[in-house]
Amino acid sequence: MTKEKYYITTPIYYPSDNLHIGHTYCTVMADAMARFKRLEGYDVMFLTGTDEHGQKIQKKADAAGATPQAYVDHIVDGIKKLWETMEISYDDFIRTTDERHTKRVQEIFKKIYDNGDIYKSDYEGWYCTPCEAFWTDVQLVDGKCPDCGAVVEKAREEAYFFKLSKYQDRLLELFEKTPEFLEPDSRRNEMISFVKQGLEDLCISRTSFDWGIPVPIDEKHVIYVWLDALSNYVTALGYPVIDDESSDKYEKYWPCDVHLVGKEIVRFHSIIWPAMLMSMDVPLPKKVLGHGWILLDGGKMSKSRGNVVDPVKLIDRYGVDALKYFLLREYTFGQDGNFTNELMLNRMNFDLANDLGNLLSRTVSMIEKYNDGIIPNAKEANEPDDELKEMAVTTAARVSAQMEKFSFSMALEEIWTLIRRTNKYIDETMPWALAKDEASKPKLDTVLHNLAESLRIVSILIYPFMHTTSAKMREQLGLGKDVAWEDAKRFDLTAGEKVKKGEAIFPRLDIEKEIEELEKLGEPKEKIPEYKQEIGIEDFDKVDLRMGKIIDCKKHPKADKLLVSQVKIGGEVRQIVSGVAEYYEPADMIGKNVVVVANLKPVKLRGEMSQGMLLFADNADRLEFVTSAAESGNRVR
RNA sequence: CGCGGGGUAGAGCAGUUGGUAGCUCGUCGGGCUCAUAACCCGGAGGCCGGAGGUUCAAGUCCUCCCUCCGCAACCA
Repeated sequence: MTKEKYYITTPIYYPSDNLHIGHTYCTVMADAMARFKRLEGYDVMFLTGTDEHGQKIQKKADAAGATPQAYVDHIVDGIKKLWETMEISYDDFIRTTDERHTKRVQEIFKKIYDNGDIYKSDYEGWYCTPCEAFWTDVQLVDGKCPDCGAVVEKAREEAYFFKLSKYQDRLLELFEKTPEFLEPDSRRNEMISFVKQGLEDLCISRTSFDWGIPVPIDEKHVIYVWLDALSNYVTALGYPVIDDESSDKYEKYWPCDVHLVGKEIVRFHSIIWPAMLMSMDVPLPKKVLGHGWILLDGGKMSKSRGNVVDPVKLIDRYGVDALKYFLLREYTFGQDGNFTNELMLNRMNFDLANDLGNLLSRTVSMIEKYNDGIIPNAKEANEPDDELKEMAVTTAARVSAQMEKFSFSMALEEIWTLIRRTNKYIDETMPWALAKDEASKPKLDTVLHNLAESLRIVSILIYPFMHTTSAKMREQLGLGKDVAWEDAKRFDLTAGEKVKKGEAIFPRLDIEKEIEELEKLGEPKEKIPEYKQEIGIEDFDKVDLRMGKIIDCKKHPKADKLLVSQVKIGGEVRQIVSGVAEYYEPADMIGKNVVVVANLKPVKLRGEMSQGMLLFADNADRLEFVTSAAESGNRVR
């Protein structure tokens, strides 16, 4: 009998920075699902990896004085180490710089080209460097990149295009006929309206940088992000087949069961990716699932806000399983959720230490104390016994049902309902009272047995989420290492095992103290400054910095983040607009001495002329004046 | 009329296809002493942001409004 297969992927991460808890969140979910499916008996393929090409990487590598390859190698090592620490059970890790990937991406390009869906055009458009994207006049928002707001440059170049527009109708049909292809519903609705607005053909090659996979039919070009990155889901399986290399994996695992992705990249996975596959006449993945973000202080996590939570620190302190449990239990799939230390510590303490840890501890203690550490047989069955059994053997099915929906939180909640019920069972049966009377020994044996059984079942149920804890529990209970899901549906599998009390599996935390400690940990974060590209003195000389004095300031009439200041520089008074209205009232500005970039080309900002720029220094969540007592008009150098 | 996400007990969140409003923490009272000052029981605490509408029935569906939060418009 061949096992049913299950193929799940995470996005391939862009290694321009270290990963934060958001990436961890996604990967932990995929891992839990992969482990769950394996436990249920599926033949699982769990793929993750890194997307390593592009101009951004090239620039960063240049700035660091390294080759792009060396640069990404280093970061990828770090990512792999993180996944090792997190005990992520991926079956394959694909890098877009792997040869197995690059040569297949070229094949994919050729295939789509041969099918007539790629054409060359002399393209003139607006290019946004950070996004690596071209935009049309219509798409630009006030002359800037509609995605990131960066300044765009007019760029003209020869480029290859993918006929995305051709697939518009088929995509709509896909969303409408197989709604399960894209979930949650809110994301699908978004995509439907996006497609209905009309799809533009997609520019899929670049000539302005060369850190990428060369276009096979035209070596001047490199393939960029979409075609390159998205293809990883099939190239990792050995598709397209090249020469006599094996395509077993592809035959076996494709089509993919789930692409787990963040909501920000749902569009690429649910529109561009299927269109590419349609063009190649390859079956589509069964499902694209968009999860929400973990927010900090209600805002998006980002380096520039300095509020990135470092998963490694949390693991060092509380262990992998505690962190994984928190991530999977706290957040509802698809929805954004808040991260705070307090939320996390509460979960760890109340659910893990108090409910589960303590239950194991008291159970093992009682078996040691009342039956020489041997799990007894059940001798009878009364009402509370039956009730406990009934719940224990049926929990697995409820967990499965929740997992089908990717409701990790609810799946864990089901398990904890059993844990709480078991704690309650102890109070109902009062084994310590039974132990006082020899006559009630059969009853006591029954209770101890049932407790051990319940915990045995829990150890199986939590395995996909916390396999290390599962192993610790099983060791204390004297159970074997092998965990089988089916055994969670049966009672009375233990008798005669020797339990052995060990350390608390989750020590209780002093929450207030921990919060304090975590805050301390967060602060002295050694900032590793990422410098811009090196410049010569002649470049710096181009910047004319002067002392200025703000003699008047008012709010920008048509922009709520801007202030309009009159700045006296020597004998001249200039109007300068700055984006500091969030931090300063006009009155705070007046009278301040401040460093001015004096030779900046004047521009109009929302209708107000700005002749220069005031300098400010980031300081936590505010901005400080860059100032000096020197005379207005004096040079700053 | 920019896009998106929210408003449910003191706090943080769930609420599947409409059918008695739930969970955790906190709080108050009680129980227990096997256990990690843990565990168990009970109580108080909600006009489910507002107003209309559909319906026998609305937290849930429809319309409008208020409000909070991201992003963008606008950080030279």
